[in-house]
Amino acid sequence: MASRHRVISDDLRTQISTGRIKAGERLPSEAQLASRYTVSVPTLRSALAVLQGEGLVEKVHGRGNFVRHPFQRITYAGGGHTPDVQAATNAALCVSVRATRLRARGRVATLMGVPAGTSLAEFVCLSHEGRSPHSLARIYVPRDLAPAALPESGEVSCGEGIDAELAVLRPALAEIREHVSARLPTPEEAATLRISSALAVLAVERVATDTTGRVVQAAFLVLPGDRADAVFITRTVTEKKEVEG
Amino acid sequence: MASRHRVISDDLRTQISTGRIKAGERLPSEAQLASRYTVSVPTLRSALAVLQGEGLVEKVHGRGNFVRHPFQRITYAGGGHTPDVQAATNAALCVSVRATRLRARGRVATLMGVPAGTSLAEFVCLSHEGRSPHSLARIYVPRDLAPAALPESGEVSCGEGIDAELAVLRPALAEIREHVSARLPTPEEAATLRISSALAVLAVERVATDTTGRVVQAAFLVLPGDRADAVFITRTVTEKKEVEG
DNA sequence: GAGTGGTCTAGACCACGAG
DNA sequence: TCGTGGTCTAGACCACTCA
Repeated sequence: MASRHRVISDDLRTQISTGRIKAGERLPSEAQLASRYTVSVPTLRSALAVLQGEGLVEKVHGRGNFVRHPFQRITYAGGGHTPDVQAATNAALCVSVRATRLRARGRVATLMGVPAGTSLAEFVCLSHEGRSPHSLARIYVPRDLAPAALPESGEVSCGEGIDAELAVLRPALAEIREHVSARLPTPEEAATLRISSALAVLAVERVATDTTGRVVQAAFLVLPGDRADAVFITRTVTEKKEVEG
Repeated sequence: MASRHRVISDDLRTQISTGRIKAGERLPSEAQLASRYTVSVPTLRSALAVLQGEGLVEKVHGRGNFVRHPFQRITYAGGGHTPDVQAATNAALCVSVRATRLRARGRVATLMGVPAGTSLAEFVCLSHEGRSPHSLARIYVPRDLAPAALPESGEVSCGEGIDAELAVLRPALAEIREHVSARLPTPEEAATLRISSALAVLAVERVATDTTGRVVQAAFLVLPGDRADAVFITRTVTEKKEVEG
């Protein structure tokens, strides 16, 4: 059995994917759409909610419902071998960074294996494609491994410069451990990323350890599920040697 | 500003987490709760929807709303080194398997790099903890790498026997490529896993290649976001040798 | 101020589950 | 049959955006 709001969302979806409604365009108001489909407004809204969850439609309070631009799909490359894959897909990416100093506590302290109160540098990164935000990252490094000239709050830079800067200072990495989970965004994350709070996000907790076993970086990434995924490539031959040898 | 349904969901959440409402218990009916909080039924339902999205409450049509049992958190170990981590956490796990033969087509054919129509074996696995489903997997292997005595549909087995059976038959793996994404479940997945369709799931596409470059397994995993996550561990030293050497 | 979505209300009718 | 949740309606009132 097909519910009425499913029928409507299916219809709108095909109209969007076939290009009858173009990207960036505003949909008719909810009241207009409701009368067009001869349903009540709440029913029409639940149809739109489906499309929001798929990332096809963006609601803007006071302005209307908009067809999202066909988002460039971002691939997060796991295991630290970021260069090729990520650079290829994220060419037109702009990253704004806010750097601050703070003291470790809670989950950050736990992940980094340092006592609460340890001095850290925090980088809050928000990557954009054009005007629309793409992904959110909070990166923590021990204070002594952060660039001496810590750029202050509000700094905006383009490109992936931060990661490169950090890489210079830190010793060779021995292990990267990435914890991946799927969940709904917090209201704050939804607002920052301008996504519906019904759109699933991929949350990655990344902990990098150097050869001495010291945690040199902890990162919390939030990637909208409609335009981001993650890839992990494992060469089993070398892995097996380690595990079995 | 706190919306009324947020206040209610917060209140119910603390009642659940502090144990004032115990696991497995049925909540009062929606009408009763609505009058208790002096809100309308739809408003109360949106409060419950929040808790469903967090996996704390399970709605059962015709019976009521139930506090979920504190789910055992499952960790999917990436990169093929399943043994230790997964075995430790999934001790009490029961897996039912349905095996069928079919011909490759669509995405499966693409991933496996075989022409449409190629003979494959499909294993549809549903793991349970007690009565509640835990994760869903569709595994495809070339027909010649599947056990000769293909257990027929409806077969139910306990433990991780299938993976072991498959491992015997196939040659050494060279590479495992895992594509991870976050999304909402399809209505079918939600029904099978008995989860709210508002609960995010972690979807893993796993492709395993042997030393000759042949794809020996493609798997589609669906893990409920409230009780499953994935871990990927990369030894950078060995990885670097491969990439840079 | 006009138009939009956000939240909420009150109640109808249907579908499912259990006794 | 009865109580439950599932879907839908029709409309009130508030908040946000933009001219």
